[in-house]
Parts: sequence; structure tokens; C-alpha cells
Amino acid sequence: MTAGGERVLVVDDDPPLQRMLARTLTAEGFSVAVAADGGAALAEAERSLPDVIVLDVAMPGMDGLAVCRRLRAKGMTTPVLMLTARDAVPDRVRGLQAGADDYLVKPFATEELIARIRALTRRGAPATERLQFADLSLDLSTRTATRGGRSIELSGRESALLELLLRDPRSVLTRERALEQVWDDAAVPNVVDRYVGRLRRKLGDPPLIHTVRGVGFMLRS
Amino acid sequence: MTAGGERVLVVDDDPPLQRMLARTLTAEGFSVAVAADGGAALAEAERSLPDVIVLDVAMPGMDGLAVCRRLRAKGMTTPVLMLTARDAVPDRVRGLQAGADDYLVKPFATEELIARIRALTRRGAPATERLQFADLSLDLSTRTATRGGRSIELSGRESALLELLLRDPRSVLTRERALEQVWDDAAVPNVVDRYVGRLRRKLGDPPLIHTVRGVGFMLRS
DNA sequence: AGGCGGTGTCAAGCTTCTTTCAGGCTTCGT
DNA sequence: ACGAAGCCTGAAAGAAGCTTGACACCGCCT
Repeated sequence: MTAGGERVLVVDDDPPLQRMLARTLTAEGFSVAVAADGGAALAEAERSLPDVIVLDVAMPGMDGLAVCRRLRAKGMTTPVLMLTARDAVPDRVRGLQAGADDYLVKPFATEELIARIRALTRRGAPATERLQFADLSLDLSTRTATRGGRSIELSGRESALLELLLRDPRSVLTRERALEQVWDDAAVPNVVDRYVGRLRRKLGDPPLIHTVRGVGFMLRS
Repeated sequence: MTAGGERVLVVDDDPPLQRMLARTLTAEGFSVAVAADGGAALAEAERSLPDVIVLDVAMPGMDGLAVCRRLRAKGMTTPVLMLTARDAVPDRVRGLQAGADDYLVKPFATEELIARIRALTRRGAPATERLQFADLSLDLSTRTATRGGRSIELSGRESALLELLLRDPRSVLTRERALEQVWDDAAVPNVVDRYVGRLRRKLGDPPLIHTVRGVGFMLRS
């Protein structure tokens, strides 16, 4: 919305489509970066922290679903718009479950693509780098938490979980939601407890992460 | 699913579809309210602050687009999922421009509806459900009561029982009703007394829970 | 190869919650 | 004032759920 326009990362392995998207989006005032495969996409997403990612499902190597899961696992919540050639419902569902925020079937009208990107940037948290609560803060780009001046290195999962807690302090994070957001659906629920434990130890006293028995965990002073 | 499921407002003028949606969503753990036209939808949305609104585009009187615009004009940012029978792109674009967050074309797979609702509820600020009476309030999602600024952690049963009292203050809650609502039918009636006792102790003075001898208990200042 | 950090699994130990019982206490009717 | 009925609460057993140490596995770097 500001002078430079929102930054969009386009991930697609098809050069003509890349060019088309880049041109269209630029013309609409977005500033566009392009990545041609999953690995490049992850690297670029972490480096430049775009406002939206437009992600093709079908790619050689790591496909769009995997890229999206990896992003979420790293704790990135950047809105993802998934592009696919297939229209079968199970695929659409899988896309959303992988953590995508929206879904568009090829071929699409460019107007619609733009409207959807706008909808995502409008509602998405503006790619905040830093989350805070009480004397705790978390820098997502470096995965470093700070508590009372002391800085604490976190692993990917630890940071993703803490982020989830920080995005909604004083409200309960259920195991289900944590599993869904931070892990791929196949993990055993206990893994959440395990990581909560690690975070508690790392974050020190007084405790900030509270258990709500039978429900989940919560951040509160 | 989760203990305090997300609240969904379904707006549709077609009773069979209403029923279908209500049943499906309830089964998935959402708590569902239904409105049959635009006016009712706006009123209900303001009253109950749902977590997501599922909105049919085609309705007599005020249509879905208008409802959505009115919501946004009032400053409500509740995520809106628009339902439509038409698949033409211009309509989809108009929906998103009216401020909808997502769009689904009828007929749709219920799985997909659910996946999309989940994707939307993941972001929105969780309008927490809060019950109040006198200087006492209760947040169901965190099971925390507040009395005169002092916050009090409650266990599952304690919170459920207090909820029941708070939903109907100044009217008598019989043991039978409490057993029926909070316990499975097999418990001995004395459990209720036991829990009333605990609540009284936790909530402190002056007492709010009064005994109505031979009948049950009541909330009153 | 070997070491290392990060991750996922399991099971035992521990804490907290729930329920029951029984005896003391209060209230009500006579 | 007395007895009966009903209410309240301490103690303790049992259940449910959380926490944590130990360990296996993986990918990565040396």
C-alpha cells in the first residue's frame, strides 16, 4: 500500500509463465522477484521476506506443497497463493492443509490473480519480523529470542512454535493447531509437549508458557 | 474437535442448505449460528462476533456482496467466505473486491469448505467468548475467571459449572440440570455440591453463589 | 567415518483433577 | 427445643493428563 508496492515472490519453473506474471504484477504496482525451483524459493523467501508468495504446485524436485510446508515449518507465515493445473478437490484440500492461504486453478484470469493477491496482502500480517510479549521478543529472521536482555538461539521448530504462541498471547494454543501449523500431520501429539518443555527451559523464569490442562498451552505473564 | 470450537455464522436463504451446513460444521467441532437474510446477518454478526462468516452471494433483498461491504464499512474485519452458484470470473473478482477473504463455488465438496474455513480461522483475531455477571467474568477458552481484577484459574469441571451459572444468573440451577449438562449421567448428585464448594472458595467474598435449599444453586449479588 | 545438533518416540514418574464417602453442620417444620 | 432433612467439606483413592529423561534417527559438517 505504501510507495514501493507490496513485494511478491513468484515461484514457477515455466519461463514464459514467469515472464507473464512478472510483467502483469509489475504493471499493477507490485515489486516482483522470481524463483524457478523449490530450493531457490525457500532461500529467496528467507532472504527477502516477501509480502506474498505465488507458488506453482507442479514443479520438478521439491513441489509446491513441500515448499509450503517447509516455509511453515520454519515459522514463516507469509501468505501463500497456490497455483495448480489440476482441479480435483483432494488436491485443493491438500494445498490448504499444507498451509497455503489461497488457491487458484490454471488457467486463470489475471484480474482474478490480482484480486486474490490483494486480498492476501490486505489481510495478512505485514510480514512482521519481530514479535513481542512481556519481556520476551522473537526475531523471526534470525530465530533468536530475547528475554530480559539475554538472547536465546532457537531451532526451527522451537521458533515456529514460539511464534504461534506469540501471535496470540493469552489465548490457548491447542495441540491440534500446533501440529497442523508446525508439524506435518503425521507426528504424535506428544511432540508438542516435548517442544513446549524445551522452550520453557530455554526461556527461563518466571514461566511464560502455561498449561491449560486438557486443551493446550498459553502465553501469559 | 478443539474444546472451544470456532464460531461460524452461516448466511443463506435456503433452508435445506442451512441445515446441511449447520450439521456438517457442527460435526467438525464448529459452533454454528444461522441467519436467513442480509439484515439478520448484519445484526447477528455484530451481536455475536463470529470467527468466520460463510455468506451466500445470491439472496433476496440485500445480497452477499452488499452484506460484505456493509460489514467492512462498519470496520468489522471478520473473515468472510463467499458462496456462489455462478462461476464467472467477473463475479469472483467482485466478491473479493467487496472485501471477502475467500470464495467457493457451488456445488462444493464439504471437505473443501472445511479446509477453507480452517485456513481463515487460523488468522483472525479470536473473538474470545466471555461471560459476565457483577464483578465476575469468565473466559471459556482459557478457563480463567476474573473477580475484581484478580484472575483465577479454573479446572475443566469448575469452569463448566460456573459457565452454567453465568448463562442464567438470578435463576436457579438444579442439581439435575447441572449433572446432566456437566457430568455424565452416572455421577452421584453430591459432586455438584463438592464443586460448588470449590468455586465458592476460589471466587472469594462476597459470596455470589447462593444455595436454594431443596432445589439447587443460584448466582446473585 | 565420526561427531553434532536437531528432531521424533516412548514410557515411567509426577502433578493435578475428579469422584466418593462419611461425619459435622445448618436449616426447617413441628 | 427437637428431630429430620438437606447441605458442606476434609480426606483419600483413582483417573487423567502433563513432563521429562533416555534413546534412535536423520542430515550435515569435518
